[in-house]
Amino acid sequence: MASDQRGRPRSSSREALEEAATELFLEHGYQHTTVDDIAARAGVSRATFFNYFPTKSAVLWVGVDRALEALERALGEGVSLAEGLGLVTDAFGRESVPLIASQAEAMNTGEDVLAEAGKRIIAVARLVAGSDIAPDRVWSTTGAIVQACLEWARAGVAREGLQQYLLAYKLIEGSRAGRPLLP
Amino acid sequence: MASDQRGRPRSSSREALEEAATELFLEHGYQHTTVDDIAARAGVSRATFFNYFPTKSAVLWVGVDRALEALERALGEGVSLAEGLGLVTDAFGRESVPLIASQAEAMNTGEDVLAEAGKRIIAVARLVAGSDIAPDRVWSTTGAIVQACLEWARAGVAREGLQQYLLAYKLIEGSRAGRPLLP
DNA sequence: GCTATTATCTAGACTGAGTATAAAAATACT
DNA sequence: AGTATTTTTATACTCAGTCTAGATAATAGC
Repeated sequence: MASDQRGRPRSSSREALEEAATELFLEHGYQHTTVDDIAARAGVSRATFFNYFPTKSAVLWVGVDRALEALERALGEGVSLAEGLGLVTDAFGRESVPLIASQAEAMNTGEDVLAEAGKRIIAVARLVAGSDIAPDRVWSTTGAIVQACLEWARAGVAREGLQQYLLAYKLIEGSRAGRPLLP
Repeated sequence: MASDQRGRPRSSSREALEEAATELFLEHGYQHTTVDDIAARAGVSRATFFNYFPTKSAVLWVGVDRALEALERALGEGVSLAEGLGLVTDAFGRESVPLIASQAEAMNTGEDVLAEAGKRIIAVARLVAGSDIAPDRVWSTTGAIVQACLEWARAGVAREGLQQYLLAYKLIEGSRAGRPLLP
């Protein structure tokens, strides 16, 4: 049962890079870690870093971005926002928490990371706008989602799932019926 | 009444830079305009650009950033958010409209500009958080503000003041009393 | 006029992120 | 062995933003 992959095999670079970046961010802060540093510690070349991550900051947001893509797919299949949020956030169990949500402060989060957060907020708003939410509620709904995620990140990451926080803002329903939000 | 300014006088660089940047953004798009291009057309050196604007994108957001600073000052003096918004948006008359609000699409707005928008949204959220708004309403209020501004930018810039749109979302009051929002 | 002071402008070098490309390296298939 | 395929790497490049030292233009005081 030899691998059916053609060409040169990947050399476990992704995990190595993720680990190296996390370590360095925690050691020296996000700002003072260069892509060169990360690649060097991971034992690969700088170019390889950009094979796996589009930007330096992407390492921090892998979990979030995956969730956003999953939500986009779900909404593309006609699922309601409430259902979509429920489905996607199931993936955030007690241990699989995005790096940015658990260790943001420990990494000397600066203005750059703030801008990245803003990008994701706008991405959420776009998804909400393409969902079953009424146009004039797009941004207040987006705001509610952000608020729930922030409260989860600040206090509940280790204690409760994201669902509890979404529920508190009526963004999902206990029984997962697909009705409009914030009634 | 000679000027009481010491040292070399500024040489009208700010307006020249703003004009040059606007022209170039409209001609070639934001992405394909470099700071060198802007400085060259304005007839000053690249270094001078950064004397007047902290970043390339700041030119697009001068109006918005000024408003945010004004709002921050107002809130710092204990004014309610509703009052603060009312005061600040008085400055946005029919003609003085931020560049970003009037000509964003014409400038081939890309991902970078999106990130800058996100920064401002977060800045708004911070101001809201420091105001008289209850903690659990910070982000839905922020969302409402963003929504109002977007609708204004999309449709109303030439027709009505921003106040009309803020009023529609109950973010300010017709009579400017300082009571909590979104009751 | 001459000098000192103050502030702006400029030249230039530098860091670091992100892009692009072509060559090297490692594997599978024939 | 040879070829196709894919990852990795070396390298050079663009551009934003920072920094520093020096040139330039005005005023104030003598």
